[in-house]
Amino acid sequence: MPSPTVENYLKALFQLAVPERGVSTRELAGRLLVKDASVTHMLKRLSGTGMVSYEPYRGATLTPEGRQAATAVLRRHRILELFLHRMCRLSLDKVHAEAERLEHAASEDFVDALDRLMDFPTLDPHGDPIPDREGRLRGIDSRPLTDIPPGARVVLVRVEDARPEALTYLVSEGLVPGRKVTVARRLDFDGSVELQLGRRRLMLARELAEGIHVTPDEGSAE
Amino acid sequence: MPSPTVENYLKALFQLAVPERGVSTRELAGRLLVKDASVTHMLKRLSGTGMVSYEPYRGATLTPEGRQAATAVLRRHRILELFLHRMCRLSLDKVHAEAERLEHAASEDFVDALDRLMDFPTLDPHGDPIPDREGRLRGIDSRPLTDIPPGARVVLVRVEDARPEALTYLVSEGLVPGRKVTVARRLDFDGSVELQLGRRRLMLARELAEGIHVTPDEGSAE
DNA sequence: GCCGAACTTTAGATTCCCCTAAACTTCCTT
DNA sequence: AAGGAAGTTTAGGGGAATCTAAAGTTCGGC
Repeated sequence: MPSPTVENYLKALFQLAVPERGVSTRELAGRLLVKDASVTHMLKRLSGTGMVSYEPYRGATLTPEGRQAATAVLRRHRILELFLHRMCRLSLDKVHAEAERLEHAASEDFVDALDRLMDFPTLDPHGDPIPDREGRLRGIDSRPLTDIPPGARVVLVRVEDARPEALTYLVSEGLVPGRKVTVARRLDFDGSVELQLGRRRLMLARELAEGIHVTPDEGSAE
Repeated sequence: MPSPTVENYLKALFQLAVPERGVSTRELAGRLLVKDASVTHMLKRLSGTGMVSYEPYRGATLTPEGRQAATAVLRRHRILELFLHRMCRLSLDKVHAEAERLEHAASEDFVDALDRLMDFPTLDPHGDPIPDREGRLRGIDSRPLTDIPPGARVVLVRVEDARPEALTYLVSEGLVPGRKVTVARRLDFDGSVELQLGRRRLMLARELAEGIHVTPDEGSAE
């Protein structure tokens, strides 16, 4: 059984992966808030266990086994988040940290039981897809708010769980998955986005807008 | 936040405690499956943090803070066990190990939410009382099966979760909290006990019988 | 009161895992 | 091809938790 730290490396590797390119040491170090050297060291270790294929100076990629392990962690994380939010009524800004700890202790059996208890959900409370037992992710066709042209009416699909305070703010403004909004303006010079929320307007800094993924609104009324 | 190991020491200290007497190094070592010297070392550490009062060669006792921390772990453990059994439908012989891992990652908030979800239960699935938030335990007046005179009709109150295989066996025989049985015989030379189960008789070795706590049956029919 | 058995502590190592700082190498851009 | 940025290695540290071996303490029985 991999240690929590190893699981976190695998998860980060999975989430930072882009097709055709290894994940760089620096990128990983940034995500995991550790120094580059620690990452190098760990990548060697992971490479030794066959979870990661690692070419010095070329970055690292998950092997099939590594990918499987990573999606298993992700699955545990997201099912736990949903359970904590939907059934335990913990607030959105708290579930991430709690799930982050529990995901390393929860067995597959337990998580499968939660999955059943919630009738096999497909999205976590942030709108992120929950991998199935085989590690398959149902992709959702969404784009970050910063990519949307002004005037478009969209539905929030995914709100990243970056910093708890940011989440708290977004929730307080009603910006949660499912919410429909219209993009009023986009300020190209700094990437911020202004939204029309009912009769109110709200300005979002680029940093926030980038973490909000939307899809065109095809529904009827608000 | 105490490490899992520290929490396990505190829990063991609490469970082995007898009024007026410190818990001995050996006893702890036996329970935690480590060497005596390791226990001494840890006891000193815990003594330094004010959780344990420790006098060399005299054993150790929990301080009020230590006791509070220990019952908090116990509360998390038992609520988790009940949740895993009652709501997740994990079998009795699996819940202990799972709870043992989760108890060190679960926050009070989460456990309180489970508590609410199950409508504030007072007993875990083994029949052990669940401490309240202040660490109070509602005692239950029960005696081990080995203390019961032949002929007595009793209700199982608590079935200790010692070894999973033992539990599996007891469950398969229907010996779970709430079950009513009659003590048929007691073999004083080895401490084993024979039970009358409906029309069947079942012999239990002392080791097993000691872990089964019962109270006189005051109910009506079977 | 002494002695030995049972128990406990001390001392010193080890393992695991993770970390940082700083020196060093490679790569890429100019 | 030089120089700086990016990446890697070396060297070293630390804490947590464990172990073995040996020395010390307690205590009951003779």
